[in-house]
Amino acid sequence: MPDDQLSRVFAALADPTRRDIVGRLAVGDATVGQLAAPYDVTVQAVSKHLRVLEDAGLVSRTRDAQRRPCHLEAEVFDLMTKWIERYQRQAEERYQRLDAVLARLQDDEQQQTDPDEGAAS
Amino acid sequence: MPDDQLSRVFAALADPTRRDIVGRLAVGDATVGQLAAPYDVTVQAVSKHLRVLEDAGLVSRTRDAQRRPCHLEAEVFDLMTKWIERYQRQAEERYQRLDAVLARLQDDEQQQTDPDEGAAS
DNA sequence: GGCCTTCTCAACCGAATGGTTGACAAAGGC
DNA sequence: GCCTTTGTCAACCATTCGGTTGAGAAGGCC
Repeated sequence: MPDDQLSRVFAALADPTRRDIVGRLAVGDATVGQLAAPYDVTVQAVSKHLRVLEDAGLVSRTRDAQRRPCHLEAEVFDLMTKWIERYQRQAEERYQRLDAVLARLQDDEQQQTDPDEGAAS
Repeated sequence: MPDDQLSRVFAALADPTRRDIVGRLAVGDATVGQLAAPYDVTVQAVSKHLRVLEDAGLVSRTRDAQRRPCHLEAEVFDLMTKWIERYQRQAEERYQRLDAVLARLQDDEQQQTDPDEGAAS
């Protein structure tokens, strides 16, 4: 629903049928009819799915007489992978920082408790 | 809407607010109130967003008195990247095959047209 | 025990989604 | 010039989604 491309790409791929279509288009271009054949839905429904994929920039449709061959535009994937990688990396770094902090806390604890414990008991 | 995890993850990230929340959680854990503060929506709305992220496996919520700290589960990203990479790779390979076919066609054409063209004109 | 904070649950609302059917445009095949 | 194929457009329908308000559970604080 939101109109930025990243949202549209994610939303487009949130549907199993559309992901399947993308999978088949990765193998090779295909017409709407060819793409619709395997599914138990009308051609119109598939046409709608293709429109969603097109709006997301994942698919382009050319023209061949009555037919409309669909082509996968794989570059848009980069948009997603970049977004994902950013937070994957951040989360990883954060994990390492956390480990470092925990390690330091443990050191401090030892410095504090070791003498105290020995003196108190 | 579909109940497989991949769909849920993609759908969860199709919303800018939720992507933003993920971005903030990558920096560090946060409570619902803290996460809600920057947005012009009610805490309930953010709570709903967090539920969506949780159902997708992207976020886990623990308990600290009344507060419910949220934690980013970065591993789920792998699910997406794996799916994406698969078709990125396939599309690339297909491109290379296409190039090869085109190159071969050009060779065949030359073998056919070169002698004919010389004889016809 | 009362109060305040934090958060979730439930009901509701308007808009978008995924599907259908029906009509029709566009382009070959006969 | 018709008829069939291929696909889109338009209207409709049920469901989901992102948001709201209102109520209430859970757990400190005084």
